[in-house]
Parts: sequence; structure tokens; C-alpha cells
Amino acid sequence: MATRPRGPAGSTAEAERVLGLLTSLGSTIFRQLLWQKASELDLTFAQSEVLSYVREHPSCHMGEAAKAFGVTLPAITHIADRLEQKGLLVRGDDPGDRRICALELTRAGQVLVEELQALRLRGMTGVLTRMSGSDRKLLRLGLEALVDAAVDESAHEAPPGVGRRARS
Amino acid sequence: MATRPRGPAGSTAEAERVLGLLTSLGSTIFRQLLWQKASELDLTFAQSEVLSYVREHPSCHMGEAAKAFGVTLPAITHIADRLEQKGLLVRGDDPGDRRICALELTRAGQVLVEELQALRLRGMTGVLTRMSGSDRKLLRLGLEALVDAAVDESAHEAPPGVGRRARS
DNA sequence: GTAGTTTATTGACTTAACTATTTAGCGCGA
DNA sequence: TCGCGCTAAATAGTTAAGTCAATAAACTAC
Repeated sequence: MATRPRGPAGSTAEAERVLGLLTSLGSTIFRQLLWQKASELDLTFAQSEVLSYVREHPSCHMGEAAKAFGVTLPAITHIADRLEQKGLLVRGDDPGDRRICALELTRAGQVLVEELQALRLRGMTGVLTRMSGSDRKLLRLGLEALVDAAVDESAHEAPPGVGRRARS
Repeated sequence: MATRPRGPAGSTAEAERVLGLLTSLGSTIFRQLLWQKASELDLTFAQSEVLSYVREHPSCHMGEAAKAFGVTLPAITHIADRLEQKGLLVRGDDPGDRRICALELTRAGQVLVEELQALRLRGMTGVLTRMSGSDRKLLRLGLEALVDAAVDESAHEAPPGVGRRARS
């Protein structure tokens, strides 16, 4: 612990305010930008997340994806089933260990995930253009600090799990 | 694609960065703070959200809750069923319109939702204390601006009765 | 007072999550 | 080489949340 002398700064009121803001984000940004854009491409939110993860982590294992999203393996198995059925993803082989599925995007999967990213980016840009340049800078710096703190916190809360890497 | 002139607005790189940060938030804060804390009290995330909403909007209608969460009415009906079954919520009557359900928390529901809020607040505080006072201020100001912009944006995108349809 | 609209419920279905169990493959030590 | 334990993934079965389509009931307006 130790760290900073937060004194009156770490007031409950401030934590309440931030918590409320994050909850609002869940009802706006998350729903409109992440959930809805995915469904426009006939993907569920979970499916879109797995696709994006595989794009950023080619040849990843099922277990790695499960850990990244904080869900169990069977959950990933089922999502991979559906993505494979849609022809967006394949379970490749790992040359060194035949138990392992090396997840890869198909050509169609690559195209789709890029389209999805473009949709989300356009939505994000639409929101950001409603903010002043200085507000955007505040937001970026504040979020960076928050994500760092959150990763830090969860690393200290759950040490056995190797740590969930959500950063890219 | 879009090809925004990106004059006063931020660069695409900035939008990408913020989008990535928000996605990271989804894997950390949202999961650890909102989802997990709810399940510690034997509530699903959706149930906890509805409970919290009713606390802040006593005597609200089913349709209001549905609109707030961006889901259809039957979804809220089912969640309300389960919450009523658990004795956390009741469907009261509206004196002026007998079609309407005025949602109210029971005594047990009030106790539970306050406990939940306390859990979340403690988790939030745990994260915030890992940040400097100035970072916390940046975060708060940035989030306020973002939420404002997001609400603004969604108001302009779907002014009439929320016609979100995504065929599958 | 009948027609149309709004509010909520119901039913059937899909997806996602969980736990518990099973199968397959790796590594190791006797 | 054989078995033992461990790990990666799949399977089975359940619960919950979301969808659409259809229905019921109550308000509104003509």
C-alpha cells in the first residue's frame, strides 16, 4: 500500500462520482459502440470480442482467451464453435503440442473484424468530436491512469492467476 | 470510409487509443467491479443493474427501465420476474393508469442494493487510491465530458422511439 | 361504444455463462 | 515401457438474458 497521501482527496464522494460515471458509460458507450456495432455485423458482443482478441493474438490458445476475458474454458469453446461454423475462425494445430488449438482468423474473419473496428472507430470519433480538444486530452490521460490502476489492483487481488492481460 | 477531415477533431490515432482504453476497462473495471461484486450477492449483472435503477427511480415503469438499458420490454419482464421471486422487488400499481407497473424495492431489496453499492464503492476506492490526486481529477473531468458527449451523440442518432433493429 | 394505441406479459428460440465430467495428449519417474 | 498425474479442450446439463411474435388489458379518441 503506502503510496500517496490522499487525505481528503480519496473522498467517498469522489469514488461515488466516478463509479456513477462508469455506470453511465456502460449504458451509453458500451451499448452503443461495442454491443450494437457488433450486432450490425451479425455478431454477438462476446463473439466480436473473441474475434478481436484473435486478431491481436494470432495462434493463441483457448485458455489464453478464456483468461483474457475472465470466463471459463467451456464458454470460449462454445463461442469458437459458432465462429468456426460461420467460417470466421479456424482451430489450427500447434506443432509442438497436439492438445492445443491455435486459433486463427480466416480471410472472411479478417475482413469482418476490420469492418467492425472501422465501425467502432467511426462511432468513437463521432463522440469525441463532440468534445473539446482539452477534454479529449483529459479523458485520455485519466483513462490511462485508471486502466493502469485497475490492472495493478487486480494483479494484487488475484495473484495465482498469472494476471489477466487486457492491454494491447 | 468516412474519411473525416479531422480538422479540429482528434486524429484517428486518438480515437483508436481511447477505444482501446475503454475496451480494457471492460475487461478490468467492469468485470471486477460491476459483474463480480454482483455475483458475490447472488445477483446477475443485469439484475443488479435493474435493482440499482429502481433505487434511483422509485415507482418507475417497465418501459422506462427497458429504455434506460437499451433492451426490449420482455427482457425487463423476465428480470423483474426473478427479482420479484427473490423478494427484492414488487410490481406496484399506478393510481392513474392500471396498465402500468410501478416498480418498487422491498425492504430486503433496499438492504441488498445498499450492500452492493458499498461493495462496489470499496472496489472503486481501492482502484482510485492507486492513482494520484491529479490523475483522479483528470479522470473525473474527462469522464464527465465523455458521458455528456455520448448522451448527446445518442440523442442525435435516434431521436424517435429507439428503433434499434439488427437482423440476424 | 368501438377502433386504435400503449403497457406489459407470454411463448418459443438463440446465445452465453456456469459446474461437473470426460477425452486426449504431454511429461515424468520407477 | 508402463502407468500416474497434469493440462487443454470438449461435452453434457442447467440457468439467465436477450430476441421476435403474438396476446391481454387498459387508456384515448372519434
